Amino acid sequence: MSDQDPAPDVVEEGDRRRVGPRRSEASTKAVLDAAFVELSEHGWRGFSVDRVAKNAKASKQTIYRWWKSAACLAVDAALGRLGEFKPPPSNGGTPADVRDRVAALIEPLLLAVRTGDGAHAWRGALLAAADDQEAGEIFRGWFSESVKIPLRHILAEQALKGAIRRDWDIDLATELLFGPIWHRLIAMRGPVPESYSRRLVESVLKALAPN
Amino acid sequence: MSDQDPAPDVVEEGDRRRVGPRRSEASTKAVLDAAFVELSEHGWRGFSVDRVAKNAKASKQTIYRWWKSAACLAVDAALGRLGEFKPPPSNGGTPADVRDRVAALIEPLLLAVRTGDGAHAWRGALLAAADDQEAGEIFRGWFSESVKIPLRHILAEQALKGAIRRDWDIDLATELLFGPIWHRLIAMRGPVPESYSRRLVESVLKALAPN
DNA sequence: GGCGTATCGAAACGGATCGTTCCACTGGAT
DNA sequence: ATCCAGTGGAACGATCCGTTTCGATACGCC
Repeated sequence: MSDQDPAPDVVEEGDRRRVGPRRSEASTKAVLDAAFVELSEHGWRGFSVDRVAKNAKASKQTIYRWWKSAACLAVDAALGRLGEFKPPPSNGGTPADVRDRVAALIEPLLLAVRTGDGAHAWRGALLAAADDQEAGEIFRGWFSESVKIPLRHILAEQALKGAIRRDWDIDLATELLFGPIWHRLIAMRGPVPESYSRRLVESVLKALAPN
Repeated sequence: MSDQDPAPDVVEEGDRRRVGPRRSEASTKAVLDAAFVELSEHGWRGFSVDRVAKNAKASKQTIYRWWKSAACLAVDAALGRLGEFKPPPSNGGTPADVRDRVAALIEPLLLAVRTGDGAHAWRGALLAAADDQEAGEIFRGWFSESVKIPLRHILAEQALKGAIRRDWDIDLATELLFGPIWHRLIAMRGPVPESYSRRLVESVLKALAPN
């Protein structure tokens, strides 16, 4: 999760002479779950820390102790659930198709959005990330690590093989790949159909193809 | 702007036997301007109708009289400024290049975002449109009318000429065209460079090209 | 001109949320 | 046993919400 405290984080690396109880894992999970529900039900602007605290049977002090702002909590609540949608690791021998490898970068998000109230909650979390400086950095950190860097590797490899143009741009590539998802999810409030990722990947690879 | 009242809007079409003062144009403009500034300075979640009223020297009653919610006001404040960035109409004889015609659909928005605090205000307005049902419909109404329908005409024409694939999809096309802008503006909080629209249009047309 | 009506700015309402602070209690390490 | 960070609970003053009330003002109608 997101530990961003200066003083008490002497705990972290140093871990020196720590006394007293550790951070309660149960409470952390309860808060994240309640925040996720809160996002689903009230959106970002209606997101109430008071309600999250009440529903999680947690103290607001505890919440502000571990998350810098409501926005950081909202982003954390959404990102934390993304682990459940990770695709199974490709089984050794057969190197997957490029399309499948690129699709695997967006599939977890699409699955999360399609699951239950995922669309509402994720929309709220993205709005939080856009609205708040710190929350935005948490989101962009995740995005860079989980999407941009892997995508760069894949595309660099394809560029070497001549499958995409040599002057490809990682920023344009990520925008073409994820922008349409934001458009659907945020601007249009529309569903993300089953076959969406395939069509999207095809379009992006085509846009990046050599002349 | 957005008149959505049921009862008093007998005024609108019928215009029958209207008595009493009309809606104050000065107050309307003052509120929209104040809302734009408020969005720039406090984002969407921090958007305060109280502050807008105070800065516009208007009454909250007046604001809620003409806008259904704070979100509708926010969206209206951003959309209202878009008229200033309309491109000059193409001068008669020379039919513009396809790329130019498509670029003309996104240029007003890009200009607005690059002007002053436009990026912050527009980000806020988009968040408002995403967060609120009614505000979203206002935004999508504008988007459909000003972007989707014109784009559909252009692409249908191109499809007839064989310049783009015959099974083109207007939704995918709009997503590929505008999604990247939302990605920059909302998710990345990054700038929108000068040459952006050209690169974007090229990529989209390429993605839609026949096999 | 006078009347009726619609809009206006200003102020106040009760309720909710904010972020912070105090308190008493708990549980792990020393 | 002692220490102390973490926790839940409750309160703080401030702000914002959406609504209501009030008096003043502009406009059409007679």
